[in-house]
Amino acid sequence: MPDPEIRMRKMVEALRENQYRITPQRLAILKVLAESKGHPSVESIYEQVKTNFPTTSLATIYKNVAVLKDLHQLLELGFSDDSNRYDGNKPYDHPHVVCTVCRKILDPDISALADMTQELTRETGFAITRHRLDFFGICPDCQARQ
Amino acid sequence: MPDPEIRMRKMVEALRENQYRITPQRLAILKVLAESKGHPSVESIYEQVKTNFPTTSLATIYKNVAVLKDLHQLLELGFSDDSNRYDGNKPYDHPHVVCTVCRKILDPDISALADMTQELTRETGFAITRHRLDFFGICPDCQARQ
DNA sequence: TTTTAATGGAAAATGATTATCAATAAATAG
DNA sequence: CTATTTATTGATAATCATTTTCCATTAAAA
Repeated sequence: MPDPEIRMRKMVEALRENQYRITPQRLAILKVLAESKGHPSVESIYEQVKTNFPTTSLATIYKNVAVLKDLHQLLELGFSDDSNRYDGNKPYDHPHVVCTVCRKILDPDISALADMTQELTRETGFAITRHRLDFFGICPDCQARQ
Repeated sequence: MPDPEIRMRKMVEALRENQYRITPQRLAILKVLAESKGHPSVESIYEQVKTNFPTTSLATIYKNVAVLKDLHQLLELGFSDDSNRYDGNKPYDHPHVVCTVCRKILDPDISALADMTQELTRETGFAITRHRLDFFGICPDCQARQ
């Protein structure tokens, strides 16, 4: 079973467990989230869902994203100068690389992180609970285009 | 000479070099920025400057912060759910620890970072130009209060 | 069939930041 | 030291796009 399908089932399960109803629009949103690699915005989810359900409302996307976030099935990446982006595949803290040209966001495979939180706790006395690690640059595609 | 004074001179120098006028309000803002440890917001700078210059306008703080940012004398930390915070002491990318209770922001001494960008470049093919690394938790003061 | 959550469409809120402009004062040359 | 120029200040109004709210209609669940 492909990864996106596993994620969809997991999310549907979370919805059912919490007495949320399974609507076609909801499933379409889950599908987009489970299949997206670039961390879509609400607007982008909206555009994709509309290809199958042309009457879908933007408000519906917002409401469903909020539900999934509450159920911890969605990681929200807020940007002060851009709209929020969502990660439905790894709904837990992890580093991201952000292309400053095409705005796509990817998950790097990175190892050197685990120690960092420990070092910080020792260094600062903070009880670290979460992190947000963004690296900005130009992706291979956009480099090639220039 | 204490660190804050060195920073103030550096910032005044940058202003002069770029034909900006040295006003008392401007100096008061630089002083707050050079002496602050917790990465103040515009509002916080405003409150502090007003103790010496009660007629200072919030707009003046905004305008001066923008000037200093342009001159690369100030690091701006934007938050999607909170107002911007400013670092006048280390106006270049570096990790931060953010207290989720009192909202203070500190600079940890951390070593394990240098490699990360290299590993990312190799891993993703991105040409990394900058980063934003925030660790969230509860500071020692707020832990003690609970 | 009944209950009530979810949807769709539009309007409203949000609140930090930016723009405006008359009044003030820093810089500089004579 | 004085005059001139023009950047800066202060007070307020305007902006901005995203996100939230509203409510009548629709449809999922049992």
